[in-house]
Amino acid sequence: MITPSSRPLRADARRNRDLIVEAARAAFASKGVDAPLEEIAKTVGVGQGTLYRHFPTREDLIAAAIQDDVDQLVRNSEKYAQGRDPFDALAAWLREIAMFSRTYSGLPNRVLDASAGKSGSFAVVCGSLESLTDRILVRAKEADQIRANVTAEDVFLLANAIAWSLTKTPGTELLDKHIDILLRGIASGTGAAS
Amino acid sequence: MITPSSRPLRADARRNRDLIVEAARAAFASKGVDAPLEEIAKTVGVGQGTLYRHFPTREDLIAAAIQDDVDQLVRNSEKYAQGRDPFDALAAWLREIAMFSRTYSGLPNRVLDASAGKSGSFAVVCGSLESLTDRILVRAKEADQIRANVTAEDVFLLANAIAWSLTKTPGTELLDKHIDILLRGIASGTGAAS
DNA sequence: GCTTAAATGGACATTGTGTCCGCTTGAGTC
DNA sequence: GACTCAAGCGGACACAATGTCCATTTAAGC
Repeated sequence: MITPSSRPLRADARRNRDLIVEAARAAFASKGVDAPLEEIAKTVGVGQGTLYRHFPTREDLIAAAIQDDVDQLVRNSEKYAQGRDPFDALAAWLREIAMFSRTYSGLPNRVLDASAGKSGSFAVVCGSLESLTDRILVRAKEADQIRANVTAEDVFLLANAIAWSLTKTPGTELLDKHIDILLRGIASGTGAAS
Repeated sequence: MITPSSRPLRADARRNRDLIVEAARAAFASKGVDAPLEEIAKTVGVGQGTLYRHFPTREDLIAAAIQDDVDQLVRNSEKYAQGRDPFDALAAWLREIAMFSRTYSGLPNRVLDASAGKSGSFAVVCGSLESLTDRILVRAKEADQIRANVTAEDVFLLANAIAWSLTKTPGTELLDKHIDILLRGIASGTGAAS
């Protein structure tokens, strides 16, 4: 949605759109991504029709609201995709996407849905995150630090699942612990697990 | 809810209650545990008031609907709590609760909520499952097969999280794979994971 | 200033939740 | 078998949220 394919928005429309995104981010942060859209529209002072015109589905709005966070994530991924120890890089990356997904209550659900049924602007975002995960994972696999049958889909799903189960758990202790369990689980090691 | 503390239900009430539970199980199985209650009432041919009288909250109804499954699970847990290799028993048990939680779409959510805010008939069920998990886990820990800092809460959360992320994924391949990753992750082994 | 397509906003139809209360009925009593 | 009355019933209702529709308003280009 950076450059809408057709004509540029009219000035008032542009302004309203930005206000809606800003209000949505605030609402999603405090009440989760299932916060009532009606309220967001009211906060901005526009009608529901306006909101729906700009964002036909809730996922479209979520995608717009988390844009900045995702951009930051993408930027950070660069440093994980090069230099450092590939395993450590993967560890840091998985922790980061889990932390991200846990930021907004209800977000892991959306990520899962988007990963499953690929379509819509939100699914695109998730797809790109999964691709980045693959890039980082592949390096660790090439260094024989990760078992061969582990895929990016696996680790992405699992990191997101961990984020989901800890959405309402404050602090990072449990999250770190569970990510650590995940990492041990995928690391190439001697022990067979059954 | 096996023996309601007060007076026994009147015959018609008893009948209606059973019909509601049966209809709920069917509805939950096909549409997930967030299926509209109104429809369930209609299916049975009772008013909504009747449904809400018997089951004040949705969780109460879910608890009643999955009763049989849980009983089966509890029965099975016996064989995991004795004999066999403790690690294998834990493996089988975790797989089983994950399979269970995945049975009804939306159930992992409820399990998580119940585990967090302990109260209500559904939370009791979840609490007992977590206790059983602890029993089985402890044996494996005593045999030094599981790392010391891993708790029943950890494995329960993680197994449920895995179930959640695969609710809409048919087949058992991925579930088995992810449970396997979990097991490797908690197994006492040589490698440090970061 | 005039025209017109773009944009607006809020009323509405729809779906689901949970409560309330006047009516009905099963079960114990004589 | 009729009588009583608390237990039980059901559906109307109040409320919350979603997403659509369209008569009205307004920015932008001529």
